[in-house]
Amino acid sequence: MPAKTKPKPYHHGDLYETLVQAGAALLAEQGLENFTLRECARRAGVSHAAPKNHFASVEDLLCEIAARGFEQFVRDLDAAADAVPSQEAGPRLIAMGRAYVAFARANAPVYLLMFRHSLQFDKSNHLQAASHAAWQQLHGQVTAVIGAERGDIDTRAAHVWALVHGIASLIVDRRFPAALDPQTVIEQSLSSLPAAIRGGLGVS
Amino acid sequence: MPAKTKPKPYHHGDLYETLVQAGAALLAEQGLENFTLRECARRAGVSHAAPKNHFASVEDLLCEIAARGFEQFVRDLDAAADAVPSQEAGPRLIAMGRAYVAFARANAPVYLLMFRHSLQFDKSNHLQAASHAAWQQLHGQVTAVIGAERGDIDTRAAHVWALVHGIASLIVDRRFPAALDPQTVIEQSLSSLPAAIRGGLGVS
DNA sequence: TATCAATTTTGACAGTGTCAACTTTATGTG
DNA sequence: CACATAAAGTTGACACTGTCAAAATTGATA
Repeated sequence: MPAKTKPKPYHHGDLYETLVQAGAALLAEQGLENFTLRECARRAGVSHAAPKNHFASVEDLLCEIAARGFEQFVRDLDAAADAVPSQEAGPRLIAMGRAYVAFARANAPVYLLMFRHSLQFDKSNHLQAASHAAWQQLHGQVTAVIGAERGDIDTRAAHVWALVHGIASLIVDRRFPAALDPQTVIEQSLSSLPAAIRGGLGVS
Repeated sequence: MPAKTKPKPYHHGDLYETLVQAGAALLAEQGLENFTLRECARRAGVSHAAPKNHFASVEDLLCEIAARGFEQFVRDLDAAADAVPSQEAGPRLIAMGRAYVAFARANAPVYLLMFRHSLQFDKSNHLQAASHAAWQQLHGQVTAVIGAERGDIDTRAAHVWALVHGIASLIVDRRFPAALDPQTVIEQSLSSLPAAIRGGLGVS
C-alpha cells in the first residue's frame, strides 16, 4: 500500500492521485476489458514504468479505484436515504435500493470492478474499509426496518443486498430479456422487500 | 459462427470440440483471468494459430463455453426440480434456487463467464438460445407458483432471478462478510421467495 | 554546495491476440 | 486411379501488454 498521506511528491506533482484519476476516467470510458496501466501512464503524461513506484501492479491501482467507487457509492445512498423521513424506515430502505441500482447503471464499469473477486482485495486496506462501510450502511438501515433486537439482522441484510445486487447486475450485464422494463422490475421487487425481511417464516 | 454440424474434420479429428473441452477445463482450473487462447491450443496439441479456423476470436470460444455452461446449468436445475413433487410449486422453486447457487459455487469461473456482459453475446446463436432456455425454465416454474393468469409473471420471474443471482454472485465474488454463513442466507432468503412473488403490494 | 534517496526513464523480456502467407492433407470429381 | 481444390494447420510476424533491472534525473537535506 503506497503512502496514504500526500507528501507532495518530487517530480510530477502528485502522480499517485493523477494515476487514480486517469485510471478512473479510462475505466469509465473503456471498461475493464480495455483498461491498461500503460494507457493510464500515457494519460498522466509519464513513462510506462512510472506507476511502479506508486502501485506494485495494475491490480493495486484497480483496488484503489474500486475503493473510491465504494466511497462515492456510500455517499449516493446516504443522499437518497436523507431524502426520506427517517421515521419511515421501509421507504427509506427502498430509496436506498433505487439509488443502489441507479449507481450501478450510471457507473457500470466501476460497479463491476467493485464487486469483482480479486486476489488483491484482501491486501488493500482502503478497499476493505470502503467496502465494509457500505455493508455497515446497509446493515444500519435493515436494523431500522426490522428492529435491533432480532438475531437475524446479518442474514436479512444479506438478503437485501443480494436482491438489489442481483437486479443491478442483471441489468448492467444485460441478462434480462430485452422486452422487460427494468424500472418495473426495480419498483416491484423493492416494494416487497420490507415485508420480506420483517416476515417470519415465509415458507411456501 | 463455425459449423454446428461436425463433418469430422481432416487433420486433427475434431479440433472444434477439442478446443471447447480444453478451454472449459482451462477456465475451470485457472479462471477467466488466466484464460488464454494459446494455452487452449497447446492443450489441444495444435499450433497457436490453429483455433483461427474454428473461432474468429477468443471471445467466440468463450461464448461457446458459456453456452455449454448454460446447458449444464439447465440440466442441474431440472434435476433438482424433479426431486420435488410437481404439485408443490413453492418448494420446487426453492429447490431450483438451491441448485442455482450450488451450480455457481461449484462452477464459479464458468458461472461468472455466463453472466458477464460480452459484446459477442448477441452474435452467438448458441449462447443466446442456451441463455433463453434458462430464462424459460425459470419463467415456467414461477408461473406454476403464482398462476398463469397474472399479468406480472415476467417481472416476478425477474425478481426471483435477481435474488438468486445476487446470492450466488456475492458468495462467488466473496463480498459477504466472512462471519456470515452462506447456507443460512440461502435458506432464509429462498424461503421467503414464494410468498414474496405471490404477494400483492408489499409496500412497507 | 554536496550528498542522498525518492522518483522517473529507458530498455528489455516473456507473454498475448490476431493476421498473412505458406504448407499439408483429405475429398470428390474426371 | 490421378489430380485439382479447398479446408485445416503451421510458421512467422506485428503491435500490444505487465513487469523488472539499471540508469538517469531531481528535490530536499545536511
